[in-house]
Amino acid sequence: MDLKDAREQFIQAWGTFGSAWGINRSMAQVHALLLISHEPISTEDVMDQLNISRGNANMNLRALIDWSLVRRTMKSGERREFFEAEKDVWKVATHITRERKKRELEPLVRLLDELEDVPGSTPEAKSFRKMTHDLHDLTTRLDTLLDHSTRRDVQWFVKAASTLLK
Amino acid sequence: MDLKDAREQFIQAWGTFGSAWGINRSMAQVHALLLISHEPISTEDVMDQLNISRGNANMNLRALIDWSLVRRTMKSGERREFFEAEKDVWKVATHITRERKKRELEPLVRLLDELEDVPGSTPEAKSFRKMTHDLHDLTTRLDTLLDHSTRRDVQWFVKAASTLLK
DNA sequence: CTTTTCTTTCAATATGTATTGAAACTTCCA
DNA sequence: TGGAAGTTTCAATACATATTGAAAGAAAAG
Repeated sequence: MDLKDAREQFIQAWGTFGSAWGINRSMAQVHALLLISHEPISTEDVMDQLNISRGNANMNLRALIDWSLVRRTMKSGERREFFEAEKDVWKVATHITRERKKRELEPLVRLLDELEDVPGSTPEAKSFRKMTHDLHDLTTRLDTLLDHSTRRDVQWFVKAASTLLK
Repeated sequence: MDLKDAREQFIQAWGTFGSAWGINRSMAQVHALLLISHEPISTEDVMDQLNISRGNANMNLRALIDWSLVRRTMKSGERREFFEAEKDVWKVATHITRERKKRELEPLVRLLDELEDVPGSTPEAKSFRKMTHDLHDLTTRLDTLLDHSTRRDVQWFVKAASTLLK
């Protein structure tokens, strides 16, 4: 397989992988393109290489910056902006994890915390409390685990992992 | 907050959480409903409580069975089928993890494995190989970690966690 | 065998989300 | 200050996916 095809395949796969996990396809594809570019590229490059509109490219580049996965850079003598992805895969994983934890896990943990003390002594009420309690426990552990793992703190991670599995 | 509202909130939240992670809303809601029901319920119950069509209910119940999150049960003297969710949250997490690993992580690992040895000595080719290699490494570690963690094998999990973070 | 009850399928349709592209906006330079 | 070059916004639209509901299929009962 030549480089051109391989790049194409990678971009498609990253897009598919992203959308299976609730990240929009274009955002993932823009990210993929930046990951495998050896130097910063412009909005125009993104549009051309992925065949997407200016608006789409702009919107997703900004989203990626918001997620700390991409930086704006300037080339001297150039008016337009260039974009460059974080290339350290550990950092990439960390940033993605942190964002998603914040956006989707934390709100769930907060809700479960409230729902644990709904009143009632019927079997339905008891069943409900048990489930919300158990889920609250699990999600909190996961939250803590991710919290520390995103700090690359091995000791903490392993310790938290043990706790999670106790 | 009374039980009725709490149940409603939980079902909505689980649905939202699911769809943020690429699991369809109805499937997550059906799952939520089963999780907080103290006894097995019928397709009719699911339709009524979630206001969804028979086809939708049937389809998602089967999907949940496919994921090993729900079992069919029979009530003596009853013609129709009843459904019951796995209530052990650890098992729930395990089953979900295992399914998604199989469906989405493994194919990516396989592709990255191939892409690592694309030929060429240009900066683009080198950059590409480095990225696919690094991602292959990370995803493989994650794959291994999940593999063992879903077996509730603490020793392995912690060991794998250390390796992941080395 | 016929009817009743329940389950499954799937083409049609609805719904939610992503994408476009042109206009508005901003910044830089002559 | 005018205009060129680039960026951002957002209403309109396209697209993908989920959902419906009626019809076909299966299984048990009469």
